[in-house]
Order: sequence, then structure tokens, then C-alpha cells
Amino acid sequence: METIDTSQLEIIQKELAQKVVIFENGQGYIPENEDIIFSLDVQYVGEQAYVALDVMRWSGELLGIFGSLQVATFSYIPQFFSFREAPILINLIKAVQQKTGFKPALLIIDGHGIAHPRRFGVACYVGIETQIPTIGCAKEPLLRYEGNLGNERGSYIPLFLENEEVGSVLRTQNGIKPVFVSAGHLTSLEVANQVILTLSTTYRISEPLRRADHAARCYAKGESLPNFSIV
DNA sequence: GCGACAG
DNA sequence: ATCTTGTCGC
Repeated sequence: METIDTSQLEIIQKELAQKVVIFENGQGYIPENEDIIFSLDVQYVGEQAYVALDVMRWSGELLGIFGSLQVATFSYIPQFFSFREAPILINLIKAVQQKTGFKPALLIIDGHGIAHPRRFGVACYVGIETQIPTIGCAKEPLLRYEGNLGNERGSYIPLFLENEEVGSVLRTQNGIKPVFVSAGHLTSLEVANQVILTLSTTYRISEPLRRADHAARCYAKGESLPNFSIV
């Protein structure tokens, strides 16, 4: 087992976090019908990373799902997840843009944005590197929170860091465990919540992230899938 | 000091 | 994330 000095990584995170731009509610990126949205997820087999990227329009149209096999070069450390996964995600985003010509207006990442101890989740890393508006949506919280969440779809309670609202505990389906939403770059928390809720039509997880998750799983198992192309 | 800790 | 059985429900 290799011990890693996370104190140096914390310094790097704090520096990079200064490049992150989060807008107040009502400002920054707001989705429009023609906008193309990229949503990504990864399945690991050891250090082999099977990455999938869903392409859809905000209007709902599915344009395709793309994948690539990459190798993770950084181990998973809680709070430092971005150093492992962001480079992998960025590689596929750039490859898909280059090979298909799709220009994403928004990226949706499986993980946190600024709802992170040093305001630098994986969605922030991807955002500042691509300079594309980015939202993070995680299945587990990284910041502690208190309060009672309403049982109905759309209920949410804020996630605070040093008295600042940095994210939301958002219920996407009635009576179902919530997800944890935050802005990653160039958008607002309000838009992040609205986008995730709007795209979570049937299940706890939003449709594009579910498709990416499913595609990455099939890809990792060598199973074929319609609309899926390796880039 | 001890526990908790995205994927 | 992954390792894992049966089971419930659409």
C-alpha cells in the first residue's frame, strides 16, 4: 500500500478552485431546447476505465452514446476523486467533440461540483479544463447536512459549507433516496437543481446518467448496445 | 483522539 | 467502483 500526502493535493485543490466560476441564481448558463448535453459515467475493471458519454438535446432527443477504454493512473482517495476520474472524462469529451462535431452546451458529471470540502469536486475539474458549463450529481453526500427532506419529488434541502449554500439534497422521485446536486462551473445551483430534476423523469437517477451508466456497464462486459460507438 | 470519507 | 443470492415488481 502506497501512502499519499494529501496535504499537497489539498493545496492544489484550493488553487484550482479559484478558477471555478459559479453564478448566482438567475445568472450563468440556462438550458435551451437546441442545446447539446453530454453526460458521463465510468465503470472500472481494476484500473481499466470503461467510460461512456451520452449525447442528447435539452429538448429530449437522444443523439448517440459513445465510449472509450482508458487506464486510471491515480488511485481513488475520498475527496480527491477528481485526480483519478477527471482526466479520463476530459479525454472522452474531447474525443467525441473532435470525431462527431457535437458541441456540448452543458456537461453532467457523476460526482460532486462545489459541494466538496474545498469546493473542488470532479465536476469543477472537468469544467475549468473544458470551459463548458458543468453540473455534478452524486449518489452519496460528501458534506454533512441536517434537516428533514420532504417526501415529494422536487423537495430539497441545502448543503452548506462555511455558511454558504454550495449544493442540494434533491429528491427526484417520491419517497426515493435523494441525490446530491451542485454546480461545477459556469452555472448556478438553481439551474443545476432544475436540470437534474427535469431529466429525472422516471427513476432516481436522471435519464442521461442512467444511459451512460448502462452503456459503460455493457461496454465493460463486452455486450453490444444500440446507438453505442467506440471512439 | 476518533470516525467519516463522491467513484 | 467491485464482490455477491434471492427476491420483488413492472
